Amino acid sequence: MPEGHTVHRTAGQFRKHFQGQPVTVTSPQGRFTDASAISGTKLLKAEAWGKQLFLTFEPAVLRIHLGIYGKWGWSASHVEPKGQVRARFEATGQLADLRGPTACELLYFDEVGLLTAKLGPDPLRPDIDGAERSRFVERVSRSRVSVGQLLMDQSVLAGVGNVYRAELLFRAGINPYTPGATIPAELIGQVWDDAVQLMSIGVKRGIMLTREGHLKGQVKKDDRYYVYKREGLPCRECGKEISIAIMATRKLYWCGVCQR
DNA sequence: TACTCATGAGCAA
DNA sequence: TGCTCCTGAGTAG
Repeated sequence: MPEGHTVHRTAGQFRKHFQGQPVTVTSPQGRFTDASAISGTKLLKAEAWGKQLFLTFEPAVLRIHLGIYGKWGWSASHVEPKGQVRARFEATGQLADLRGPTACELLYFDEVGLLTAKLGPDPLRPDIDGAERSRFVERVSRSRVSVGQLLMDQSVLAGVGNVYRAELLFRAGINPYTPGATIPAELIGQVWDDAVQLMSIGVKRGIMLTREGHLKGQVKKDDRYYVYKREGLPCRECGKEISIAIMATRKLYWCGVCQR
Protein backbone atom coordinates (compact mmCIF):
# COMPACT_ATOMS: atom_id res chain seq x y z
CA MET A 1 0.00 0.00 0.00
CA PRO A 2 2.47 2.60 -1.09
CA GLU A 3 1.42 6.06 -0.02
CA GLY A 4 3.79 8.13 2.10
CA HIS A 5 2.83 6.70 5.48
CA THR A 6 3.95 3.20 4.35
CA VAL A 7 7.35 4.52 3.35
CA HIS A 8 7.87 6.25 6.71
CA ARG A 9 6.93 3.02 8.41
CA THR A 10 9.47 1.13 6.33
CA ALA A 11 12.16 3.69 7.17
CA GLY A 12 11.41 3.05 10.85
CA GLN A 13 11.77 -0.70 10.37
CA PHE A 14 15.12 -0.23 8.65
CA ARG A 15 16.33 1.98 11.52
CA LYS A 16 15.19 -0.60 14.05
CA HIS A 17 16.58 -3.70 12.39
CA PHE A 18 19.51 -2.60 10.26
CA GLN A 19 20.86 0.82 11.25
CA GLY A 20 24.43 0.82 12.55
CA GLN A 21 25.27 -2.67 11.39
CA PRO A 22 26.65 -4.22 8.23
CA VAL A 23 23.92 -5.39 5.88
CA THR A 24 24.22 -8.07 3.25
CA VAL A 25 22.52 -6.85 0.09
CA THR A 26 21.79 -9.19 -2.80
CA SER A 27 19.52 -9.33 -5.80
CA PRO A 28 18.00 -12.81 -6.10
CA GLN A 29 16.24 -11.71 -9.28
CA GLY A 30 19.46 -10.21 -10.62
CA ARG A 31 18.04 -6.91 -11.77
CA PHE A 32 19.65 -4.79 -9.03
CA THR A 33 23.14 -5.08 -10.41
CA ASP A 34 24.69 -2.57 -7.98
CA ALA A 35 23.90 -4.65 -4.89
CA SER A 36 27.54 -5.63 -4.50
CA ALA A 37 28.61 -1.98 -4.25
CA ILE A 38 26.94 -1.62 -0.83
CA SER A 39 26.70 -5.19 0.41
CA GLY A 40 28.53 -5.77 3.68
CA THR A 41 28.75 -2.06 4.50
CA LYS A 42 26.98 -0.36 7.38
CA LEU A 43 23.57 1.24 7.10
CA LEU A 44 24.12 4.73 8.50
CA LYS A 45 20.67 6.25 8.05
CA ALA A 46 17.17 5.39 6.81
CA GLU A 47 14.69 8.11 6.02
CA ALA A 48 11.58 8.75 3.97
CA TRP A 49 10.58 11.79 1.99
CA GLY A 50 7.13 11.44 0.52
CA LYS A 51 6.99 8.14 -1.32
CA GLN A 52 10.76 7.79 -1.58
CA LEU A 53 12.95 5.84 0.80
CA PHE A 54 16.61 6.80 1.17
CA LEU A 55 18.95 4.25 2.74
CA THR A 56 22.37 5.73 3.43
CA PHE A 57 25.12 3.14 3.30
CA GLU A 58 28.79 3.96 3.71
CA PRO A 59 29.63 4.12 -0.02
CA ALA A 60 26.34 5.48 -1.43
CA VAL A 61 22.67 6.17 -0.87
CA LEU A 62 20.10 3.69 -2.07
CA ARG A 63 16.92 5.28 -3.36
CA ILE A 64 13.81 3.12 -3.42
CA HIS A 65 10.41 4.02 -4.82
CA LEU A 66 7.73 1.33 -4.69
CA GLY A 67 5.60 2.78 -7.47
CA ILE A 68 2.22 1.15 -7.81
CA TYR A 69 3.31 -2.50 -7.56
CA GLY A 70 6.20 -2.48 -5.15
CA LYS A 71 6.06 -4.36 -1.86
CA TRP A 72 8.20 -5.27 1.14
CA GLY A 73 8.35 -8.67 2.76
CA TRP A 74 9.89 -9.09 6.24
CA SER A 75 11.09 -12.17 8.02
CA ALA A 76 12.92 -12.84 11.28
CA SER A 77 14.57 -15.96 9.93
CA HIS A 78 16.26 -16.94 6.72
CA VAL A 79 13.89 -18.13 3.99
CA GLU A 80 14.50 -18.93 0.34
CA PRO A 81 13.45 -16.06 -1.92
CA LYS A 82 10.04 -16.61 -3.50
CA GLY A 83 8.98 -14.98 -6.77
CA GLN A 84 10.70 -11.91 -8.15
CA VAL A 85 12.85 -10.43 -5.39
CA ARG A 86 14.67 -7.36 -6.68
CA ALA A 87 16.71 -6.77 -3.56
CA ARG A 88 17.24 -8.62 -0.33
CA PHE A 89 18.63 -7.02 2.86
CA GLU A 90 19.96 -9.26 5.61
CA ALA A 91 21.49 -8.71 9.01
CA THR A 92 21.53 -10.82 12.16
CA GLY A 93 18.03 -12.15 12.71
CA GLN A 94 16.33 -9.98 10.15
CA LEU A 95 15.58 -10.09 6.46
CA ALA A 96 13.74 -7.72 4.11
CA ASP A 97 12.72 -8.52 0.53
CA LEU A 98 11.89 -5.85 -2.01
CA ARG A 99 9.65 -6.74 -4.97
CA GLY A 100 8.48 -4.83 -8.01
CA PRO A 101 9.75 -1.32 -7.20
CA THR A 102 9.68 1.45 -9.77
CA ALA A 103 13.10 2.57 -8.57
CA CYS A 104 15.95 0.86 -6.74
CA GLU A 105 19.14 2.73 -7.56
CA LEU A 106 22.34 3.98 -6.00
CA LEU A 107 22.93 7.71 -5.72
CA TYR A 108 26.29 9.29 -5.12
CA PHE A 109 27.37 12.62 -3.63
CA ASP A 110 24.86 15.40 -4.22
CA GLU A 111 22.43 13.40 -6.33
CA VAL A 112 20.18 13.00 -3.28
CA GLY A 113 20.00 16.76 -2.80
CA LEU A 114 19.11 17.33 -6.44
CA LEU A 115 16.31 14.82 -6.12
CA THR A 116 14.83 16.01 -2.84
CA ALA A 117 14.97 19.61 -4.06
CA LYS A 118 12.25 18.67 -6.54
CA LEU A 119 9.98 17.23 -3.85
CA GLY A 120 7.33 19.24 -2.10
CA PRO A 121 6.83 19.34 1.68
CA ASP A 122 6.02 16.04 3.36
CA PRO A 123 3.34 16.20 6.09
CA LEU A 124 5.16 13.41 7.92
CA ARG A 125 8.46 15.24 8.24
CA PRO A 126 8.87 17.52 11.28
CA ASP A 127 7.86 21.09 10.46
CA ILE A 128 9.01 22.97 13.56
CA ASP A 129 8.55 26.52 12.32
CA GLY A 130 5.59 25.91 9.99
CA ALA A 131 7.68 26.75 6.93
CA GLU A 132 6.68 23.58 5.09
CA ARG A 133 3.02 24.19 5.76
CA SER A 134 3.36 27.71 4.35
CA ARG A 135 5.19 26.39 1.31
CA PHE A 136 2.30 24.03 0.57
CA VAL A 137 -0.36 26.72 1.07
CA GLU A 138 1.54 29.10 -1.19
CA ARG A 139 2.01 26.54 -3.98
CA VAL A 140 -1.69 25.71 -4.05
CA SER A 141 -2.78 29.34 -3.70
CA ARG A 142 -0.94 30.52 -6.76
CA SER A 143 -1.99 27.71 -9.10
CA ARG A 144 -4.86 27.63 -11.54
CA VAL A 145 -4.64 23.83 -11.69
CA SER A 146 -7.41 21.87 -9.98
CA VAL A 147 -6.77 20.99 -6.36
CA GLY A 148 -7.41 17.33 -7.18
CA GLN A 149 -4.39 17.34 -9.45
CA LEU A 150 -2.28 19.47 -7.11
CA LEU A 151 -2.65 17.04 -4.21
CA MET A 152 -1.25 14.25 -6.39
CA ASP A 153 1.67 16.36 -7.56
CA GLN A 154 4.70 15.27 -5.53
CA SER A 155 6.39 18.65 -6.00
CA VAL A 156 3.41 20.29 -4.27
CA LEU A 157 2.77 17.76 -1.54
CA ALA A 158 5.01 14.73 -1.06
CA GLY A 159 3.55 11.45 0.10
CA VAL A 160 -0.14 11.88 -0.66
CA GLY A 161 -1.57 9.42 -3.18
CA ASN A 162 -4.94 8.58 -4.66
CA VAL A 163 -6.59 7.41 -1.43
CA TYR A 164 -5.57 10.31 0.81
CA ARG A 165 -6.27 12.76 -2.02
CA ALA A 166 -9.91 11.65 -2.25
CA GLU A 167 -10.42 11.49 1.50
CA LEU A 168 -8.70 14.77 2.39
CA LEU A 169 -10.80 16.68 -0.13
CA PHE A 170 -13.99 15.09 1.16
CA ARG A 171 -13.13 15.94 4.75
CA ALA A 172 -12.42 19.54 3.74
CA GLY A 173 -15.63 19.77 1.69
CA ILE A 174 -13.68 20.84 -1.39
CA ASN A 175 -14.70 19.83 -4.92
CA PRO A 176 -11.62 18.28 -6.59
CA TYR A 177 -12.09 20.40 -9.71
CA THR A 178 -11.70 23.68 -7.81
CA PRO A 179 -8.64 25.63 -9.00
CA GLY A 180 -6.10 26.01 -6.20
CA ALA A 181 -6.05 29.80 -6.48
CA THR A 182 -9.77 30.12 -5.70
CA ILE A 183 -9.56 28.27 -2.37
CA PRO A 184 -9.11 30.38 0.78
CA ALA A 185 -5.57 30.02 2.18
CA GLU A 186 -7.01 29.14 5.58
CA LEU A 187 -8.82 26.13 4.13
CA ILE A 188 -5.70 24.97 2.30
CA GLY A 189 -3.83 25.16 5.58
CA GLN A 190 -6.50 22.99 7.17
CA VAL A 191 -5.97 20.37 4.46
CA TRP A 192 -2.27 20.29 5.42
CA ASP A 193 -3.11 19.92 9.12
CA ASP A 194 -5.54 17.16 8.30
CA ALA A 195 -2.92 15.37 6.18
CA VAL A 196 -0.50 15.53 9.13
CA GLN A 197 -3.13 14.02 11.40
CA LEU A 198 -4.39 11.27 9.10
CA MET A 199 -1.03 10.21 7.75
CA SER A 200 0.45 10.03 11.26
CA ILE A 201 -2.33 7.61 12.15
CA GLY A 202 -1.41 5.71 8.98
CA VAL A 203 2.21 5.40 10.14
CA LYS A 204 1.20 4.19 13.60
CA ARG A 205 -1.46 1.75 12.46
CA GLY A 206 -0.06 0.65 9.11
CA ILE A 207 -3.47 1.18 7.49
CA MET A 208 -5.18 4.26 6.10
CA LEU A 209 -8.02 5.45 8.31
CA THR A 210 -9.84 8.64 7.40
CA ARG A 211 -13.32 8.59 8.96
CA GLU A 212 -14.22 10.49 12.10
CA GLY A 213 -15.30 8.00 14.73
CA HIS A 214 -13.33 5.29 12.92
CA LEU A 215 -9.80 6.54 13.54
CA LYS A 216 -9.19 4.24 16.49
CA GLY A 217 -9.72 0.60 17.36
CA GLN A 218 -10.76 -2.10 14.94
CA VAL A 219 -12.15 -0.77 11.67
CA LYS A 220 -13.80 -3.03 9.11
CA LYS A 221 -12.45 -2.75 5.59
CA ASP A 222 -15.80 -1.52 4.26
CA ASP A 223 -15.95 1.23 6.90
CA ARG A 224 -12.60 2.81 6.21
CA TYR A 225 -13.27 5.51 3.67
CA TYR A 226 -15.75 8.27 2.89
CA VAL A 227 -15.43 8.20 -0.90
CA TYR A 228 -12.45 6.16 -2.11
CA LYS A 229 -13.65 3.18 -4.18
CA ARG A 230 -17.25 3.90 -3.20
CA GLU A 231 -18.56 5.04 -6.58
CA GLY A 232 -22.28 4.49 -6.97
CA LEU A 233 -22.75 3.93 -3.22
CA PRO A 234 -24.59 6.47 -1.08
CA CYS A 235 -22.49 9.18 0.54
CA ARG A 236 -22.06 8.47 4.25
CA GLU A 237 -23.01 12.06 5.08
CA CYS A 238 -25.75 13.10 2.63
CA GLY A 239 -26.85 9.88 0.90
CA LYS A 240 -26.17 11.06 -2.66
CA GLU A 241 -24.30 8.67 -4.98
CA ILE A 242 -20.52 8.99 -4.88
CA SER A 243 -19.15 10.12 -8.25
CA ILE A 244 -16.19 8.77 -10.14
CA ALA A 245 -14.13 10.29 -12.95
CA ILE A 246 -10.65 10.04 -14.37
CA MET A 247 -8.41 12.94 -13.44
CA ALA A 248 -4.89 12.92 -14.86
CA THR A 249 -5.07 9.14 -15.55
CA ARG A 250 -6.15 8.26 -12.00
CA LYS A 251 -9.58 7.46 -10.62
CA LEU A 252 -11.09 10.28 -8.67
CA TYR A 253 -13.93 9.83 -6.17
CA TRP A 254 -16.04 12.57 -4.62
CA CYS A 255 -19.49 13.58 -3.41
CA GLY A 256 -21.10 16.25 -5.56
CA VAL A 257 -23.21 17.51 -2.66
CA CYS A 258 -20.76 17.53 0.26
CA GLN A 259 -17.87 18.83 -1.84
CA ARG A 260 -18.78 22.11 -3.45
C1' DT B 1 -6.27 -20.68 -16.39
C1' DA B 2 -6.96 -16.14 -18.16
C1' DC B 3 -7.96 -11.69 -17.44
C1' DT B 4 -8.34 -7.22 -14.86
C1' DC B 5 -6.93 -4.03 -11.69
C1' DA B 6 -3.89 -1.39 -8.41
C1' DT B 7 -2.38 3.20 -3.03
C1' DG B 8 3.00 5.82 -9.23
C1' DA B 9 5.53 8.25 -12.27
C1' DG B 10 8.77 9.16 -16.32
C1' DC B 11 8.85 9.93 -21.13
C1' DA B 12 7.64 10.92 -26.11
C1' DA B 13 4.66 13.24 -29.00
C1' DT C 1 -2.61 12.26 -23.71
C1' DG C 2 -1.04 7.75 -24.18
C1' DC C 3 2.48 4.36 -23.49
C1' DT C 4 5.50 1.87 -20.61
C1' DC C 5 7.68 -0.03 -16.61
C1' DC C 6 6.55 -4.24 -13.45
C1' DT C 7 4.39 -7.70 -9.81
C1' DG C 8 0.77 -9.90 -7.35
C1' DA C 9 -4.04 -10.22 -5.77
C1' DG C 10 -8.55 -10.88 -6.89
C1' DT C 11 -12.11 -12.56 -9.89
C1' DA C 12 -14.56 -14.67 -13.78
C1' DG C 13 -15.25 -18.76 -16.17
